[in-house]
Formats: sequence, C-alpha cells, structure tokens
Amino acid sequence: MDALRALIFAGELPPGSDHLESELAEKLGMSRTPVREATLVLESQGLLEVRPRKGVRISALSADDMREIYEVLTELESLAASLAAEARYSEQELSRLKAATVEMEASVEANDREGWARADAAFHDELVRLGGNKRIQTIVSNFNDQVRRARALTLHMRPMPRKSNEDHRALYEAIARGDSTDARQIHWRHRTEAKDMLINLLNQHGLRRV
Amino acid sequence: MDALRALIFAGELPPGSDHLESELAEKLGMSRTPVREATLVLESQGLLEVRPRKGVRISALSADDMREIYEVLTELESLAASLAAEARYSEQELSRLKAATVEMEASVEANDREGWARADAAFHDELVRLGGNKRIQTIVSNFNDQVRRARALTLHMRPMPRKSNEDHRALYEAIARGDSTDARQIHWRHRTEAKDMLINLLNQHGLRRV
DNA sequence: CAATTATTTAACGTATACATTAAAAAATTC
DNA sequence: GAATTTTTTAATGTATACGTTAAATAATTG
Repeated sequence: MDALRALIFAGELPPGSDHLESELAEKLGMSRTPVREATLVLESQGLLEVRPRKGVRISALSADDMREIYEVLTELESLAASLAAEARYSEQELSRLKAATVEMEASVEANDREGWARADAAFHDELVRLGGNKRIQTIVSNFNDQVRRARALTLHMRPMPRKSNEDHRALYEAIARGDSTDARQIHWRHRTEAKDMLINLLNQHGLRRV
Repeated sequence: MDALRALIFAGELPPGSDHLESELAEKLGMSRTPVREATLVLESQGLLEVRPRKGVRISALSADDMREIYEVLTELESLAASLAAEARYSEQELSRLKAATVEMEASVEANDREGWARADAAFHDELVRLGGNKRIQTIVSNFNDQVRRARALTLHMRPMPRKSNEDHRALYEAIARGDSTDARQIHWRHRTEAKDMLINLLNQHGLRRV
C-alpha cells in the first residue's frame, strides 16, 4: 500500500496515466495480490481509479475537482477551528500552533518557500488536531494527499504569502481567546482565498489537470 | 464487497463482533481473496477494523463517535444546502425535493415511521445531490452507512417528527428562493437538533455502542 | 512453582495457478 | 468491401498454496 502511494507521490506515476496491475507489480517487485489490495484502497481514497481491463488510472484533478475539494477542506477546517476555540486550550497546549506561525513568518522573511510550505502544513495539521474530531482529521488528510501535487506546482508561482501569515496569526489569537465564531470566519475566508488563488494559478498557467 | 456490506447492514455481523477472514469466506461462499479485498476497502470506509490475527471487528459507534460523525454531516450537508440555493434551481428541478417533503408529511399523518424515514433519507440524498459537489456526496453517503444502524434503532423511540417536517419545508423554500445563507442556517440547526436527539436517545436507552 | 525459553499452532500476507470475460483480431457472410 | 460472427488474446477476478509471524502452549530451568 505505502509502496504504491510512494510511487504516486514521487511522481513516478503521472496524473492521468494508466497502469496494468502486472506492470505495477513488476515495478514494485511484488506479486499482483498486494498491488490489487493497494489499488482498491487507494481508489476509495480518491488517489486513483480502477478501470477493469484498462489499468488503474492515476487521478488527475481539474480546476473543478480542485474547487470541490477546497470547498470541503474549507468547511471542515473551519469547523475544526471553531471547535478548537471552544475547547479553551491553554497557551501551553497551543504552543505548536504558535510555533508554526513563527516559523511561517521567519520563512517569508528568508524568502524560503519550501520552509513556509512545511510550516503552513504543520499549522493546518495542528489546527485540525486541536479540533479533536477524528473524522475531520481523516478526511482532511485524504484531501491534502489529493491536492499535494497542485500545491507543489503552484508554490513557486504565487506571491510570497504575507497576507496568509496575518490570517494565521489572527486565527491563533481567536482560538487562544476562545472566540469560535471569529475563528471559524477567519479560517473560512483564509481558505476561500487560498482556493481562489490556487484555481487562478492553475488556469493562468494552463494546467488543465494535475 | 457488496456481499460483505450486505451482511453487515443485515445485522448478521453485530457491531463489535470479531470475524476471521476464513469464517467470512465460508459464510459468503467464496475464498479469502475477495473477502480480504472487501475488508480493506470497508475498513477505509469506517465500517470495520482489520486487526491482524484477531479478526476483523465490525465497527461499534459510541455516542462520541456519533457526535463526530454528525458534526461532519451537519457541516457538509449545510454547505450542500447553501450551494443548492446558490444554483437557482427551477421548481421543476426541485420537484423531487418537494415530493420528499410531501411524502414525509403524509407519512407523519399516517403514523408511518418507516415511510417517513425513507422519505427523509430521499430528501437528504436529493439535497446533497443538488449541492453538486461529488466529494460531499461520497462522504455523506459513507457516514450515512455508518449511522444507519443507530437511526434504525432510534426510529421508534423518538417523537413523531413534526418539527422536522417544518424544517424541511422551510429549507425547501429557502433553496427555491435562492437564499443560501438562510438555507445553510436552517439546515445547520435542523441537523444539530437531530444530532442532539439521537445522542440523547442512545444514552437514555443505555445503548453504549451501536 | 514461577519465570523463562522453546515449540507448536493458526491466522495472515503474498505468490502462483486458474477461470472468467471484455476487448481485439480473424474469419465469414452477404 | 462492409458488416457480422467467430476465434483468440490478455487482463482481471478468484481460488489455492505456501511462507511468515504473532499468539498460544508446552517444556525447561532456577
């Protein structure tokens, strides 16, 4: 399972490409049985599509797919933000969230996009974790896997995320003071703007499917 | 896959029970291979848990699990309601939604709880379909599978759903007039109340895990 | 006898063999 | 020669065989 996932994330199997079970088995140095099991699970997670006798097709997302996914991510992360605020965490418990904002700011100063992206991911992961709803964590994690490639592609096309950092800081403050309404709203707007930017970037650069 | 699902939904494999792959294979009249494939997929959909050498355990949900699932259902269905309102559907296009409200009202009049439950399910399905987001449809469908048993158990414990019918009608109106804010809010409250009632019923009747 | 180690067992994970079937290719018919 | 039917091919879906390993049991040791 993880071996096939790794192949996909490494870009060895490009979006939209087709692969027979036997090819994948050979490439991975195993028999068809574990390959089949992996493809079925990854299909139910949206990373590929099993098309009997035509091979498995690695998912390629259109701008519209991206919009759908971001709609869900926006909604569920915003709920997580609101739940995190309601939980009245101590500063201690929010330290990782805080640390991520600090790191994002430092990365922007240093013009380090990869560093910023890592810190941004850490912030969102921690936010969802603080929300405390395991189902949200699972879904968000799946969708993050699906849009991973698109984010990587656009990381160097976008402007340096200064506004984004302000949003993160404001969200941190809202959660720290237990303002769930504000937390939800801040994050909702933040994610909606991120969605619009991503889709625009993909369109502008003619990336029809990624 | 469907054979195993059917066993679970039929209650042949009660929540919390453990089953070896070989037992399931025999019960289903097939070999271990398709059983394994099914268990892996159903695990990723939350219907069971694969515990090597201890058998697969059919998921049993606590009140807290139920809260988590309903939080997500509430959020995503509310988003779907808002999207449906934004889409400015014609009365024609909303006819199935309308029909479901009519059927729910007739069922309540006739004291027909099963009929009401079917119409209620049809209403929610159609609502999500009208939202137009395929990802929401998939997630909501999965979660509905997971809470199916709990709903069936509580159907005859709850009061006749008169208030619920009013909500549905109000939601229909909001969608018909394109009021996305109102649609979202009506449905959000509706689902939140449904969640609270379900959890209370389970607790009152001492159903710790279903 | 309690604790530890060795042995056995059985369930799983993977490989292989085979049956099924959709698609492709070849043969036939009009 | 185009259309239809038949045959062949190959990829999948399923069954079976086998190796691996975690758990259970038995044996050993102090």
